[in-house]
Amino acid sequence: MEKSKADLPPRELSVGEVAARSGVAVSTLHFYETKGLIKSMRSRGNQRRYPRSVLRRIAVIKIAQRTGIPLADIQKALYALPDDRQLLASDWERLSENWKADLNERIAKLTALRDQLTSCIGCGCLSMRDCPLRNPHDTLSEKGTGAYLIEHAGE
Amino acid sequence: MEKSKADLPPRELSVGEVAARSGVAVSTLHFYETKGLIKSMRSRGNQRRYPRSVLRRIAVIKIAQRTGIPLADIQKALYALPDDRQLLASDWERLSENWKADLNERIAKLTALRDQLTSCIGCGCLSMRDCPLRNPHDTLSEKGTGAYLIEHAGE
DNA sequence: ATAAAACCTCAACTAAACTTGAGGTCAATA
DNA sequence: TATTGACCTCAAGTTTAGTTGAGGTTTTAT
Repeated sequence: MEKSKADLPPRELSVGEVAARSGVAVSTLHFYETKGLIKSMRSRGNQRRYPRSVLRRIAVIKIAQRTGIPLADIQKALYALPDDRQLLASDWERLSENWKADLNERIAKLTALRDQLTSCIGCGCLSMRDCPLRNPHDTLSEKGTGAYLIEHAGE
Repeated sequence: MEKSKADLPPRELSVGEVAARSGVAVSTLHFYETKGLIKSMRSRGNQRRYPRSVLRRIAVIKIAQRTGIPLADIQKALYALPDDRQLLASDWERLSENWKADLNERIAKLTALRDQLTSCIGCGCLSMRDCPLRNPHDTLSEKGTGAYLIEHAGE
């Protein structure tokens, strides 16, 4: 049987190998480590050695980043997981559900903005004063929830 | 008639007034000025004086920022416009059409990501190796155009 | 006329997410 | 064995979008 092959403990990866396979720079891996996003064992000579599961972890980090989640938040989310085991499907499910909610919010916000932009063009809105989109009381804060309209700065 | 009233040249605004009306900090107005996004005249005592049209300009800047356009790009777009006149409907139309295109791209990208996230959850994707979403050849670069899928880092 | 509020400039600081470089060590190869 | 490439640490630099503060001047209100 292929027992001997199957049982070879999967070799650990050097930082360069991880960089090559994951597509992130070595310096970024160092950086992620300082931020607590990933961890490493060290070789006798103090060089970083990673279990292959780090690749999945990095993939998850990248996905989360694409959704717009800041690294600090990603770190918090990953921190809960023991770093010595693979991310399980259940972990991923939990994480991605959260991030998806975030993403949906962001999408909704941008979509609303686009629609406002569209009607604003239609109505010559920025000539202002009588723009039907007027809604000065919506805040501009990035975190605002409701639909939010172009405000006209009192002009 | 209200001639005397109507003909009063609209008073220029101080930086504090602009800040109050536009909702951006005085320091931000200074900053925008250094970046060439807005301009000011000076009073005898060297204090900034703005035409009321600056408010519209700032409104446009804020809208553009919300769409995710970096200030440098906003500057370039506004630079074409003489800063001593109001943004006309036609200016606005041109600008917002461009920005809308950008916005649509961003929305499309995020939407694709969300959908991938969804199917990824459905298929237990992050357990990887057989994920139907696999599409390693798409780059991750922010500027990528095509639909772009979760790549699996060679795991 | 005088005090307070608003304004001025310039330099330095902040935060996020990295990158670059200096000075030195480790490991794979000829 | 020796050299080269990969690695190490730590400090400093980069970009974006501002904010903060020091030290000084102008405007406004009393």
